[in-house]
Amino acid sequence: MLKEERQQIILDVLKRRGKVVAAELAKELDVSADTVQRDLKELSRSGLLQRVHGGGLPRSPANTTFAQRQLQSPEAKAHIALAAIEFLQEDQTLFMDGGTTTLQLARSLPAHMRLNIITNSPPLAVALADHPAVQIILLGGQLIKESLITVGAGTVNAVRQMRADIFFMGVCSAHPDVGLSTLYLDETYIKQAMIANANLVIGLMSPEKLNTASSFVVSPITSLTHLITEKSVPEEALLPYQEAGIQTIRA
Amino acid sequence: MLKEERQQIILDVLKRRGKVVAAELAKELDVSADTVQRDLKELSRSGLLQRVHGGGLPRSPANTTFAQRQLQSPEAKAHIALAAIEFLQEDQTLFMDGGTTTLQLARSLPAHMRLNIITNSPPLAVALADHPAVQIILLGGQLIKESLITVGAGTVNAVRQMRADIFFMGVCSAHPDVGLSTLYLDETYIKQAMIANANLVIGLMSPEKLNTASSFVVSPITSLTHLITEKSVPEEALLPYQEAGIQTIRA
DNA sequence: CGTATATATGCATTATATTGCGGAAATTTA
DNA sequence: TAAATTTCCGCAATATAATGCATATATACG
Repeated sequence: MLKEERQQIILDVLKRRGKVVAAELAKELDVSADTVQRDLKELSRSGLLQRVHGGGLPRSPANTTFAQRQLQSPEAKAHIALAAIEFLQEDQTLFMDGGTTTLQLARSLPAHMRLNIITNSPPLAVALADHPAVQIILLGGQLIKESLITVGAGTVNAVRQMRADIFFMGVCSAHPDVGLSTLYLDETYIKQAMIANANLVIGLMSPEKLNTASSFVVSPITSLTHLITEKSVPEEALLPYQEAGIQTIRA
Repeated sequence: MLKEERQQIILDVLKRRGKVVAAELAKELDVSADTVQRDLKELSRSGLLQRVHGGGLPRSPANTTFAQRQLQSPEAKAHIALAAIEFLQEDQTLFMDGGTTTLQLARSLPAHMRLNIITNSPPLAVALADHPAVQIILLGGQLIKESLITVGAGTVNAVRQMRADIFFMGVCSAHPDVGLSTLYLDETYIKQAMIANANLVIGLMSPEKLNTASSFVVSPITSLTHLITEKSVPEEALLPYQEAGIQTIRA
């Protein structure tokens, strides 16, 4: 049996049953468990399924909702959030853009700390509503339904009128050569404006985003002043970023 | 059963039943109580549910989405929302402000109907994010934490640049002599601007709001073109409104 | 045709993740 | 306050994943 043929079967089974279990596949396809593992790894790398312990799940647009993304490496995001908090000082003004990692940071903010938070993420704004001490500025604009952020010319103009001490950027994709990139063109304009008007630009990046690229480039990685990742990314993988003058933290 | 699959089931059950009980889940999913505990803990850490002793609850009303409400029987939907839908036509532009009644209306919108919706309510915007056909413009501004709406001079200016066919106003207080009034001064400016730039102004009012007054007056009741309440409001209580030229509907 | 190279597969080993269990601590309920 | 339930914690068993290496098969090339 050819590899591609087998992988196609795996995808078919996934579509039909809604999930695949590695051990079952090995038996049904009459190959070793290792081969199935490798197939799943490849399919996962090409984004055709979501690999999970013991098998795989579909990665259709329907399954990559905002809620789904919050389930992705939650403990890593928690670590990153805690490390990010170290940078905060009372009465600072922050830019925070959309994304599940920045949302986690918002939820982890110390309850007593007075902050001004400017964001284009409605879920983040709502999550901060029961924080007793922060003032929240929500940027308006057209809502991108998939990522739950607001974008548009008006949004960018609003950002240009504001300055922040820190911009906590949820990094969608980062690559030493390509730079920082995202899934939506309009989102890049917002990020660019926030980069331009913040003193520190701190990227929050969960491990799977490292050295990936998306469709729309925001800026070179040198726009970052700091990059917070998690323990699970090897030290040497961050070397290119350090050489670019970025302070890296493995939380 | 895959862990992620199981956690997804838990979230689905939570949406469907409004709560989950750890012991029940353990039995239904055929896993140990510990496993359910761990799942609940992870889901809670990811912010997808609120953990309570013995089970879990939805994290906040703000996160109940459009799609899950669509599953409910039409009977369960608020009568007011159903009456309001009668006014809608394809490709209209709507203003919708904050409040539970407008939120209910948003969740009840027909799934196929193309609409442009302009709102200053982040929860409403988020709830509509998985509606397949609406375009959502979220108005920016400072977030009032208690009522989860955005306000401010910029917000008002943004409204002044837009026109809508219908303004669905969540009525906080209405009184024939005092007029329409709300709890927050800044909110009155938004409502005034929306009133000025909409063809129809339809007030959505749950019964207990009738003939009450709050601190800040928005406008006389004659700003309304229509007023939708429930059957439980006696016909004669609406007489003063009818005499003011308002079409009243007891849904 | 024969050899070199690349690719695919399987196996053994080691690391990691998930799960269930028992007991201690905390919480709720009567 | 006592009883019942729920939650937390560490441990061990099992299942799954990653890694390095050997073998087989196919492909490329002189």
